[in-house]
This record gives sequence, C-alpha cells and structure tokens, in this order.
Amino acid sequence: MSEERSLNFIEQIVEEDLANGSTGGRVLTRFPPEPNGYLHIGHAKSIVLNFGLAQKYNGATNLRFDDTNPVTEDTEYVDSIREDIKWLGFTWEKELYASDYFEQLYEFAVKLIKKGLAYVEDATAEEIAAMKGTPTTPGVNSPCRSRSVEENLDLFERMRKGEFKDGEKTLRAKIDMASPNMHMRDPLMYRIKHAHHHRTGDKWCIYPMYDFAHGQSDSIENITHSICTLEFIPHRPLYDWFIKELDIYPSHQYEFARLNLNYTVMSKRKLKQLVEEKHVAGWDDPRMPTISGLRRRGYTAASIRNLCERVGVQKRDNVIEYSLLEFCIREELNKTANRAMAVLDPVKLVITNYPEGQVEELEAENNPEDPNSGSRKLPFSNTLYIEREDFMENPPKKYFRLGPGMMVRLKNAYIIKGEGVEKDADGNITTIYATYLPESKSGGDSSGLTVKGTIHWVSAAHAVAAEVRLYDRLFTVENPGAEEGDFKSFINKDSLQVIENAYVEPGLLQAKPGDRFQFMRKGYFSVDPDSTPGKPVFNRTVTLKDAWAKESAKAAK
RNA sequence: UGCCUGAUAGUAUAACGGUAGUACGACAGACUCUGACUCUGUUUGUCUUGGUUCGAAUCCAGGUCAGGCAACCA
Repeated sequence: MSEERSLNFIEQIVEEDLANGSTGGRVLTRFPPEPNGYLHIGHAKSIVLNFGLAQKYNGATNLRFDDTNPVTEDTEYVDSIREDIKWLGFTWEKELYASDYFEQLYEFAVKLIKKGLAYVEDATAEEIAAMKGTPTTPGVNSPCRSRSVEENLDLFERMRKGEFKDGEKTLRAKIDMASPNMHMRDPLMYRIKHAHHHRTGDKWCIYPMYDFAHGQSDSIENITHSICTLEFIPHRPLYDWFIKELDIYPSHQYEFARLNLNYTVMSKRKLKQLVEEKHVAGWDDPRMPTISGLRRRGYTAASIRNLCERVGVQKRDNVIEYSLLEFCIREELNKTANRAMAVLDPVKLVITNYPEGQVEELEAENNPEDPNSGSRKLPFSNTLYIEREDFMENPPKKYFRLGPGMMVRLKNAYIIKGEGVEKDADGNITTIYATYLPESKSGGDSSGLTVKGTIHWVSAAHAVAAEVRLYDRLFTVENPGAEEGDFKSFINKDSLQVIENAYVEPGLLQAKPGDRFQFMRKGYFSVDPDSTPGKPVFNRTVTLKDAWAKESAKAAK
C-alpha cells in the first residue's frame, strides 16, 4: 500500500523550506507551554505536531517553558508538563526556560532604546488603554514617546534596580499608534512586578511581556518553525518587527487551529475553576480533558496521538466529536486488552441441578483478537452472580437473554435455562433459579443446541469485590463555553457513578494500577491508583458499542 | 463599521485547473460462545453571485456568514 497521506499545510511549508534551503536544511521546533496549569488534549495536538514534524524531517524539538509571568506560574506545573510529554512518547532536545534569557532580553531592550525604538512610559494601565484608541479609531502618541535615549536608558536601568513600584513604569516599543493592527500600537515590552519567580527568585522585578520574549527566545534557539495557534496571527507582524530591528536569527511563526472537543471545556482558566471549586477531584480527574485525566481514565498515549493525527492540521475552527476519541481507544484496546468477567449490578443465580460444593476450572480465552494472549482458568460453581439486566420476567421481543423458560449460554461455561425467581417483600428479585445442560460445556458442546444470547458471570464464592467508577461526559451540552451564562451550570451531575460492590473474576485481584481490561459486554476499564491490595478500583474508560441499548431505547418510544 | 483568518456530508479531513474521495457518526443487513469485533450496503456535501477557462471546490471580483484583534495574560 503506497497510499501516502497528503501533507498538511505546515508540512508543505517545511518541505518547501527544506527544498530551497531557507532554513539551512534544518527543522527545529519548540513546544512552549506556560507553566500555569496542566496540559490538556489541545496541547497534545500541538505536541504531536511539533515533535512529529521534527521526527519526520530529522529535526529536533525543544521544550521551552514560557515563564515570563511569575505570579501565575509554579514548579508543580513544570513537573506535570514534563511528565505528560514523556508519557505521550516524546523526547525533547533541550529543556529551556524563557527566564534563562532574561539577561539577554534586557540587553535586547537596551539595544532598541538606543536605536530610538523603545521608550519608558509613565502612564497607568488605564491611561495607556485610553491612548491606544480602538480598532476603528487610531490611538494617540504618549507624551513619553519623545523622551531622549539617555533618559530612557537611565529610567529603564532604574526600573530594573527596583526604584519603582509595580505599574509605575513600563517599557514600550515605538512603532505606530495609528496602525490598524492594535498589537503594533506601541506594545508593552516590560512591566514591573515585584514578585517571586519560581526559577529566578527575586533577581528580577521587571519581566518581559509575551511579545518581547517569545519570538526572541525562538530566535536565540534558532527555531526554524515556530508553530502556534490562530489567535497569535495578529502578533506575527510584531514578532517579525522585533526580529528585524534586533537583527537576530529570523525564526518564523506559523499558525494552526487549536483542537476543540465537544462536551468539554478546554480553556486553562475554566479547567482551573473546575479543580479549584471542586467540581472534579483534581487536574487528573478521569473526566477532565487533561492529559493526566485521560491517562487516569485509561486512555493510552497511542490513542491520543492517533486522534491528533486523524484530526489533521489546518486553519479553520473545528470541534472534534468525542466519539472519534472513543473510537481511537476502542480500536486499540480491542486488540490489546485482555478480556475479563465483571458483574457490575449483581443478582444471585443458583443452578439447581449442579452439584452443590462442586467447583470446576473452566478455560477462558484472554483475547480472541490476539492469538498470543493465551488463556486462563475460571472457577465455576452452582451459585453465580450475573448482571441484573440480563434477566427479565416478562422480556420483550428480541431479548436474547435469560427469562423464565429461556435459554442462554454462560460465557465459557454451560447453557442454562431460567426456571424461577425468589423476591423480597418489595418485589425485587433476590435469586434466580436455573438448570444447566451438562453436555453443553464450552469447548465440548454435544447438546446440539444453539442459543442466541451469551452472558457473563462470576462464581459467587470465588468472586472478588471491587469498586467500579463509571464516567460519563462532564457537560450536558456540546459547547459549554459558548452557552449563555455560567458554563458550570451545564455540568453533568451524573458524570460519575460509583459502584461500591461489583464482583470481578478472581484473577483481577492481582491487577496493578494502569492495567487495562475489557469487561466483557460492559466496556474497557483500567485500574485506578486508588486500588488497595484487597479491593481493586476500576475506571471505565469507555463503554462498548451497545446495539441492544439502541434497540430497547427505540422500543421504549 | 477598521484590520486579520477562515468557509467541502452531522463531525473532521482530502482533492493544489481535469471522475468530489476517506474516516468517525447515523441507518440497514450478514456473522458472532461479547447485542463487542469483523464484513456488506445506504444516506447526506463544495456559503453565495458574477467572471476567467474547453473545463472551477480549486484562479479573479463582489457579497454573506463565522472566528480573532483594543490584558502591565500567554
């Protein structure tokens, strides 16, 4: 199959650059997170793009923390970001920090002052905003704009020395207050913040703005392709202006559309709110679209990378359907996850003609999709647990499960026939009675019978009690961020259902956090770190597709 | 009423002047010791109006719609 995937527009640019030698035959990208939150699946797209591009074209990718705002940043975030990138399967060339360049950035600023292209501003934030004009009306020049180079140099040095309070002075680029691009109206380069920085400590009290740090950092590192999201398009002329006036390595910026997923929010601000206001258990809550949340939910790195590759890279806004992510993980886990029997909503089933006290070891395939997965033994006895929904006293048409007089196969075991039930005072079924066909044993069935349904089970005396956490989408609407009012009012109150006492097959007692299984007919589950030696905890990653659920929902209408 | 992006099935993406294709979803069926998987089939699309051309999703012009831009955030 020589079917080649067509190149995305950034790959096309890279190939052109490589062909015409404009980057010296090099590809050096960077992934530049601000360490003020955890990475989410939107970042994964950027990571896959940046690292993937470098891999494809024999280049490299730097990890650079954009840590120019000390009040929002923290080393906790630095650590989690590192871990998540590694987990996704990528290795960076150099680990760098914008704060590594503070001294050099300061010199750059001095250079621009000397060229008469930067000046110290006295105005307050409000005054600066007022002088800036609006998108449809030009701004006006600040009185400070005409300060002499000498005075600017002196004032800027005194800013650095800490002679001024926060907000008292700023350094601005002298460009064009009438520019149709608001970002070119004498943008701020430096502001005063007497704040402790997570890496530079109290060494600095002036910090460069994004626009005077990002492009310069790219240039210092000789980044060839600086890839960012669409909202930075209007910054590009400024990015280029600084590089030109500073006469430094010409990195170039390219923009792509960020990834959006429906039924969730992606902005760091909103995710942070969910965590801080305890709507979720933490940044790694399995309902979160964070890398750590998806990991805990049971998503694999490969499935996330796969999603990022499937959605492509382009410049139009998009919202990816959650079902595509689910497809990616099901596709992988179907091939790799061992099957197991787990009864989530147990009801007791007694086989009246099976000898009491007898225990058989039955053979069970670990994964029919993987011939090398081997098999395991399952204990079988006269008292089992089956799923409550697998028995109905008055079943509708096309119900291929157990009912009075109905036959069904117990997976890997025998065909049984429903005989009767026992109920409590409220009419709830407490025990189902059935008979089995000894000659119908799996692997050696001589009964000549075929039944339409097969159900899962566990032996009551051998089953292990487990906690199972069932997750659903975090929000009830497709785009909670775009709805009127507070996005948190659209939180799905049933997004987490905890089953304290499910029963799983005995072998699962040995499962370790991170292990993944397909609970037959129920979905894919992974072992949560909250598990204890005696009681495993399983997170449902995703359900299996369920044709019967659709069928019965249709019938209910 | 300025500047900048963008617009192809429900969603996402391809076609780079020459048959509008792929994936996910949905629907129908086959198979099944998982109502899973797999397989088969069906459905739905080039924002609009002109122009250039033998030929336009693609090039040009106008319009419409959507998103972004006026933080001492990134």
